[in-house]
Amino acid sequence: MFVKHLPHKTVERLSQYRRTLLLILSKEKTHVFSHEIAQMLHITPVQVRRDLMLIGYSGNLRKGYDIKELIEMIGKIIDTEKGQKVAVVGLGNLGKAFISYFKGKRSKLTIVAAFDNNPYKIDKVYDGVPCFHVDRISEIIKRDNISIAIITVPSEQAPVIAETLVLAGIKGILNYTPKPLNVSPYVYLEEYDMITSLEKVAFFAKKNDERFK
Amino acid sequence: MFVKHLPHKTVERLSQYRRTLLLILSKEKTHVFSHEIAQMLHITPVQVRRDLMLIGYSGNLRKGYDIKELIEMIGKIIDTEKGQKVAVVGLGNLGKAFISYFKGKRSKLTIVAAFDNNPYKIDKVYDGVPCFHVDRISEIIKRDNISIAIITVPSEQAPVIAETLVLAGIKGILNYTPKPLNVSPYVYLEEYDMITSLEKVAFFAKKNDERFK
DNA sequence: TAGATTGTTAATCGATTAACAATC
DNA sequence: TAGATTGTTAATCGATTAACAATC
Repeated sequence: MFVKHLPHKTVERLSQYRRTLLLILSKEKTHVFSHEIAQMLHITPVQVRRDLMLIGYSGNLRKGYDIKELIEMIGKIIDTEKGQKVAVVGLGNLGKAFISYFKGKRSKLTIVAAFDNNPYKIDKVYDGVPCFHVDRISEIIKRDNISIAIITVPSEQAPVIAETLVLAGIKGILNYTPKPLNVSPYVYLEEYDMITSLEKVAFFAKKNDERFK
Repeated sequence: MFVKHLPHKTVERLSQYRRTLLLILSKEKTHVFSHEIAQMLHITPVQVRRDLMLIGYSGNLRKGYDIKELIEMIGKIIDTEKGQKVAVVGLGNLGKAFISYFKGKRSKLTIVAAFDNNPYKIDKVYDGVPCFHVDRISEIIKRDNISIAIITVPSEQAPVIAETLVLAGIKGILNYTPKPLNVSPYVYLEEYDMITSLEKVAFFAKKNDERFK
C-alpha cells in the first residue's frame, strides 16, 4: 500500500482508530460512521474523515465505513507484511510494564528479546520474553533480525546503548530515558519522558485552577 | 510570576531546560549560551531563546544565561509555591516505574500516595509511598490535598477511576491507559499510550528504511 | 572595531477546523 | 424530496525557523 506522505499525528491516530475498531468488531455492527469513531476518541469527525482520506479509504454514504475493511486497510499502511521484531533494553519496572502491556495483543509487532546487566535476570524468561546480557545486544539483534528497540535503562547508560543499537542495524528507537540521544538520520528516534509529561500536567492543572477560581 | 499564555511545547521544553541545567549546575560553569542548551537537547538555539523570551528571562550578551537564575525563573513559572501532591493509581509495573523513577528527584511535585485493589499491596509502602485501597481514593485525595493523579490501572478500570478522581477534586490527570477519558473541562487531562508510540516508531522506521534502501 | 551573541518580528511549515459540494 | 453523511478545499490556528537589528 503506497501513500506518499503521512503526517505524524495522522499515523498516531491511525493506530488509535485500529485499536478502537478492534474493540467494537466483536459486536454485531459491521459499519461505523466517522462521528462514532470521533466520539470514542474525543476528536472531531472531520479529522477522522480527513485521516481516512489521506490513506485513500472510502466509506459509504449510507452505512459509513466497513469496520473489518478499514482495520485491514490501516494494517496495510502501518504494518509491514512480515511484521517487525522488537527488543526491550532494560528489564526494570518500565521494561516489564511494556512487555506485560504488550502481551496477548495481536500485532505485527512482537517483542522477542529483553536485555539487562543484572546477572539474576539473564537467561530468565519474563512473560515469554527471554532476557540476555546487554553485551549480547549486537549479536541477538542481528541473529533475530530485530528492527525496533525500546530503551528503558537508567539514563546514564542510554547513550552507549543507543550507539550499540545503531551499529547493530536497528531501524527505530523509542527512548524512555530523559537523556536526548544522538542517532544517525537513518534511524527513526522517538523520545518520551515521564517527568516532563507530569510537569506539564502540573503546570496546566495549576493554570486551569487559577483561571476557574 | 505571571505570563499570559505559554504554548504547550514551550512548557515541555522548559521542564527539559531545567533538568538539563540542573545537571551542569554542579560544574564550575555559572553561565550558559543558548546554543549550548540547544545542543544538549538537540534543538535549535533560536527555539531556546524564543522560549526564554516568552517567559521574560533575559540573558547577557557576553556570558549568556545565568544558570542558577534561569533554573529559579523556570521554577517560578512552572511550579507552585507550596508544591503539588501527586497520586499514582494502579501499583503495577508502570506505577512502580513512575515512583522509583521519581524518587530522589528534588521537585515541587511529590508522590504521596498510591492506590491499588490487590489486597497484598494495601497498607504496604513502596519506595516510600504508602499504598491504599482504591475505595479510599476520594478520602485520601481530600485528606492530603492531592491535586495530580497518574492513572496506570488496567484500561477497563480507567473510566471509573477517572470519575472518582474528578469528583474528589483532582486538578490534573495523566492517563497511561489506551482508554480515552471524559473529564470535566476544569480538569487538565494528558493522555499517553505506549502502544501507539511504538506503532508510530515502527511505521517511520519502516518508511526510513524504504527510503534509504 | 570585528565577532559573537541575544531578542524579536516576519515567514514558513504542519496540523486542525470551517465550509460546502456531492451523494445516497 | 429532505436529511444525513462522506470527501475535499480553503481558512485558521499553533509551532518552528529565517532573518536581522541591537548590543557588548
